[in-house]
Amino acid sequence: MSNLKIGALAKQTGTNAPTIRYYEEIGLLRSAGRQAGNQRVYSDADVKSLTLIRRCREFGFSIDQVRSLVALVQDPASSCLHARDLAQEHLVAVRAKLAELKALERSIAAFVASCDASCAGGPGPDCVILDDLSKGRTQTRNTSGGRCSKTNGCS
Amino acid sequence: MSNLKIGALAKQTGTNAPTIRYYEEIGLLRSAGRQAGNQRVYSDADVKSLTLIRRCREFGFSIDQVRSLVALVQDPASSCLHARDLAQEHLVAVRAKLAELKALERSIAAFVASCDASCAGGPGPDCVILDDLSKGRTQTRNTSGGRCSKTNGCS
DNA sequence: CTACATCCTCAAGTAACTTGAGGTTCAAGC
DNA sequence: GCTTGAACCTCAAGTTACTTGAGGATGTAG
Repeated sequence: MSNLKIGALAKQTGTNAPTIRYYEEIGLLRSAGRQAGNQRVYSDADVKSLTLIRRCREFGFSIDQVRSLVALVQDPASSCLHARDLAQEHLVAVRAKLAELKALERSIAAFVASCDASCAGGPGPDCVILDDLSKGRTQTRNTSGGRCSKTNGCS
Repeated sequence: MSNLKIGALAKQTGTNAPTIRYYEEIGLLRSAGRQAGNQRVYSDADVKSLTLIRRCREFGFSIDQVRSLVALVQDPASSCLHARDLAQEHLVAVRAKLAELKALERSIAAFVASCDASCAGGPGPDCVILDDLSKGRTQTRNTSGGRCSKTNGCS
């Protein structure tokens, strides 16, 4: 129980201090205990909790979604199956994001490579970037396995 | 030049109409031409442009970053090398995100699997999710400031 | 020619923070 | 013991990137 102050917690979790206070205010992070001089004190459990929160936030889960996850994790009355289902949902979303992100990575990498190969120093607006990056997107907002074919720019 | 109206463009790019108008207002998308009745008309070039914008936005590039990319692409005076460098920067950011996202995916998948295996229906707060998900983070810190809103695929 | 979806503008609202002002508290050095 | 500078506190206001809503004009199918 390493008794951290807010700055240390911030450093360990890659969050900044006002954000931690904000999370406390909106009830995402439990209210921290206080030292004599009214300064917040944190434990290892808080490090874990905040790390989870940040991880999820960085990948686009909304505060409300994270809140429900955190609640599930901490509520002794909750059923594991319920938690599993929620996690499963998140997993589907994460995988969809992964697929799109990979497509973006391939597009940008191809652009950089083609620049290296052909347009070194030349006048560039005809670079293929727009063509490369803006080819047809996988139809819907892609929660359910967007597919990649050679014709839709995914490859 | 398929002469789309805003609703069609919205559908094709997975954006919604007010957002398109907003992008026009802030100068991210060129000012659309108008029909007789003052309604906006779009071309295939706009589909491309907006698709690029959305792709990048969905993965956490800020409006300003996207703006600079779009500007580079469209400015005849820009050098290809400059564009390449910018793209390279984006590539690094995208790859960092990919790594973290994969870690998140593995964690959640492991959690779901362990639920399936062991805690079926049981009382769940001791599920390993917190332990799994909040283990030490890889030191890459959020280069591209992704945020969440309802439209950016954050479901 | 009449519904009814789609479009327009403008204003206000929202999420998730960030920044700033003005004031305490703590730890180190003299 | 005293001071000084970093880190902390609260509260209020600002920012980004949209979203939602009101109130009205336009386009199109039957």
